[in-house]
Amino acid sequence: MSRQMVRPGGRSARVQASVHTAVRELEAEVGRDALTVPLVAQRAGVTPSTIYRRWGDLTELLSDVAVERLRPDTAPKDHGALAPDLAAWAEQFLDEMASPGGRAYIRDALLGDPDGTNAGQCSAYAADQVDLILARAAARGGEIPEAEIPEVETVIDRVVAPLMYRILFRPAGLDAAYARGLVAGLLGQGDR
Amino acid sequence: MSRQMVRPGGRSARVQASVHTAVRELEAEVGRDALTVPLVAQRAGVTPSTIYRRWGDLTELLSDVAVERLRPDTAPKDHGALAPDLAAWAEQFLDEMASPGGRAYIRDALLGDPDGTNAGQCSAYAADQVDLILARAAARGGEIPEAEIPEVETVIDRVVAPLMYRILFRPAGLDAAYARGLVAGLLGQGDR
DNA sequence: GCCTAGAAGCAAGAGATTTGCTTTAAGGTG
DNA sequence: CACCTTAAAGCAAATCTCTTGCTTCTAGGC
Repeated sequence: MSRQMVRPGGRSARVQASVHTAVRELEAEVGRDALTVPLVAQRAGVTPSTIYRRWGDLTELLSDVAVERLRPDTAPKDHGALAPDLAAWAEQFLDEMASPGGRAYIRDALLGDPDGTNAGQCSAYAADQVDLILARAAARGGEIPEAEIPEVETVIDRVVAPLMYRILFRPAGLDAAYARGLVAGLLGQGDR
Repeated sequence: MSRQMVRPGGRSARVQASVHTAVRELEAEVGRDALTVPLVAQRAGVTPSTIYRRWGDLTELLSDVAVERLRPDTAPKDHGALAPDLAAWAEQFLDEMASPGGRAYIRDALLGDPDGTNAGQCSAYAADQVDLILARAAARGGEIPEAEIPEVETVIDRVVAPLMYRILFRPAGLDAAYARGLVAGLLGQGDR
């Protein structure tokens, strides 16, 4: 989210909203690399010093905006069982994150983030989605022995982390089959 | 390594070396945040435009230097068996990478790296170290059924990726026990 | 309806970045 | 070995970004 609590509805909130909007519009229009603080300020109808004072610099502003864009906007689809739920979610996660745009957002989020707040937020989004899927599986009852539903942390280690690691460090050769394989590996062997 | 092939021994090579050295010295002396291109240039005895032309901007230069610092300087220690070898390596990896300095280098490496070359290099370093450990295990022969020695890719997914993911996205609560647990989870269950 | 404090605006100064042109030197050629 | 070619470095001017002190505005509290 944004770096500071803002009185909602006040002038601060309006400025923040218009700056975020300006970033998104300009990102689309002139490309990420051409963004500068003065440019964003002009589009947002704000003086540059306002941005510098509130966000510090461009990378922190981008980090802020990136985290917003990485927030999932829908609950994971329900396929009626744990395995397909997880597999589908993993595939979609990979799809969104591994695109050039997705990678750029992840990097932005990580970058302008000295204290790790924004990165933590991204991770929390994923964890929430996974948690929802697992809770659904548990709620179905009969589906699976309760003991075989993995922990959230385990899903993060076995599915989310490998996906993210490869997206960031080795973008080559990532595909849906790999994502499905991770899920299969996790569910296929009675590991927790 | 560095962004372009340089005729070794030529003037380019000298400039590159002195710039890299200047970055490392100044990082230690004035702190990472106080680094600027002109400052580095002055220390390196070079004009700023040289740096701008060769590296583009400060983040790309830092990325370059960071990758060099992330290169392991020693082979993993030999403890006589696969499990302790991997566990010790994972612990050391975590130690180095999770330190404030280590995290900063990882982030620098990821940041100024539009095409992923530098990030790929980091990943390759880790893969090489793991590969060495696995090759050693295979060479020992009797130790373990050949079939139970995991693939490099599997070790990356199960050990390296979770460590890196948590270092980047959730630095809290990381410790040697967690690293050991990852290795134990991998080796403990006949997964590949 | 006034006060206060936290933000935003403004503008000047300092510093970073870009760029066209010149100079240097590494490596190849006759 | 002297000469040529070419990639890279130096230089300097112009531009743009960023910082900062001060002023002005406005939301929310009294």
